[in-house]
Amino acid sequence: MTYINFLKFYFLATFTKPIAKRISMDHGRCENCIVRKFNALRAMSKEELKAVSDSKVSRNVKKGDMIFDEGEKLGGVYCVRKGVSKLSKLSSNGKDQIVKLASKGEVLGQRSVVAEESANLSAVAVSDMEVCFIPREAIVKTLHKNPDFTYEVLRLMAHDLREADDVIVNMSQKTVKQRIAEALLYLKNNFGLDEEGYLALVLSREDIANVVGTATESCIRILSEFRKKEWIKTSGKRMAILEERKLKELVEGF
Amino acid sequence: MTYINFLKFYFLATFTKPIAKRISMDHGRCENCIVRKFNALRAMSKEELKAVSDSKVSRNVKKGDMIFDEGEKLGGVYCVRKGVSKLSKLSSNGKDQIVKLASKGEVLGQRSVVAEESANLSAVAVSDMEVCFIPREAIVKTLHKNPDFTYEVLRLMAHDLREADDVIVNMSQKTVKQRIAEALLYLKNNFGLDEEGYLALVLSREDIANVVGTATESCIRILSEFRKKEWIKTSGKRMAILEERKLKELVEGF
DNA sequence: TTCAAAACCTGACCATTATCATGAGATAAG
DNA sequence: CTTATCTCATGATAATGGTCAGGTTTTGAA
Repeated sequence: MTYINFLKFYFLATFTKPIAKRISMDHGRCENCIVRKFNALRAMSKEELKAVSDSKVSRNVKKGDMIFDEGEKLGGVYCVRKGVSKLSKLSSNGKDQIVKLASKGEVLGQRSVVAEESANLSAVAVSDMEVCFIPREAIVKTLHKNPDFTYEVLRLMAHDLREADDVIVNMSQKTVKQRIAEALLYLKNNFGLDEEGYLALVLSREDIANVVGTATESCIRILSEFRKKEWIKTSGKRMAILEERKLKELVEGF
Repeated sequence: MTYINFLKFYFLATFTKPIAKRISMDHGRCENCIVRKFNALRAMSKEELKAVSDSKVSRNVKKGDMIFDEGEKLGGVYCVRKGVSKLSKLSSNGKDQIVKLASKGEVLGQRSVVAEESANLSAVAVSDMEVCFIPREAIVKTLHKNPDFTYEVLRLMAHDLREADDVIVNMSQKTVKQRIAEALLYLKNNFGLDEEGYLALVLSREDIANVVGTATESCIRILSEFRKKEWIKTSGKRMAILEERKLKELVEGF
């Protein structure tokens, strides 16, 4: 109980906005949380889950707010219940490279807690979010006691590593145009479409540029080109894919 | 014993060169192997290690030989005892991207075995190697029974993931010149120098180009430039760093 | 509602890098 | 020892993409 009070204090001291909006002690239990099915928490025992549930703190994060920063020592992990976060790293040239977009079910800060290192990436909400903060102790304890859980975390990290390898190859071998086309397809496949057929996840041009690792102007230029060719259409920031086949062909290299 | 015989047969059938050179049933025991100290095997119990030792097969790999190929289903992992391997992935444009260089103590194929997927990278020796093949059963069994081992594998994979994130940022935000300078420093720091002060790991210009993700010609041109500036010197394929400071400044962006 | 700031867009220009072509050394096989 | 095959090297050229400099539109806060 004192630990929870510490956390309350921590958040209160750290964030300036009214607490009511920042913290809502969640009376929902992890045991019943659907999101858990998508991550390693599904391998926890009833008792372990109970402990996690008792020590967790739910938090609402507004679009644009930072969840944690590069270099920060994380006191725990953040389980994403709603919304999407960008995980990015500042390069020495001053530009931000987005390494991953994390949504429902994913656990942020996992790598850092496991490796007992400070965060190598910063996490910022790209849409309004709802996350559960789980103190590291609950995680580390389970890692040492429950091999199923550890194995599950391991499998998910192996998956992340494969994806990272793929990103490396794309970054170094594909043109900016190909990478932007790929990013659009990725956004469709991973975050889906809204009722009108537009990409459900709306990113600024700058964010898209940071995903593919290019200048914002280049990104805008290429999206304009796609629009002129009628491969996509736009409505404000929203974008819809019209010619998925053409984009796929471009990615594969004609 | 039958399993070992199967493996002998497997290697015999797969590789054309004389068996004597290919397989040498290793009477050295994993328990006494120094290399183990550098990887997750250090967390295995005596009994587990004994089982691994009984089922492992030692193999010599000549420079240029492939250990496994992208897409292959791996029957186990390869523990590197001597030499260096490049882990690379073929891009759709036909170029090979080297994602990682693995040397003594590192375990190849770990990710694939853990995730129960086929290999996402191919492994080719860049120097003469000595590796121990450990059948997946021995690994998977231990993963399910020994949380310390699983945790250790997890920590190492978390480390790999961090490195992969860094590579993504470098690839997308640094110029080819900066990446080549960085590669030279990396080769020095990770593989050291020979008696004459040259980089101990000798890579072809093409391999270096594939590490930094550029065309071989561009790589050669930039190395020539470094040579003209007397930041490095060359002797055949061998290279030595003369002005480490200059290279570091270049990487950081002056 | 208004106004400033942010995001979006386009053009012009220049630096970087890929590609193609060619040749010289080195290396390995016969 | 000779010849074929790599690897290294360099030049010319073209494509790609970054930067700077100006616009317009959108957004959000007062």
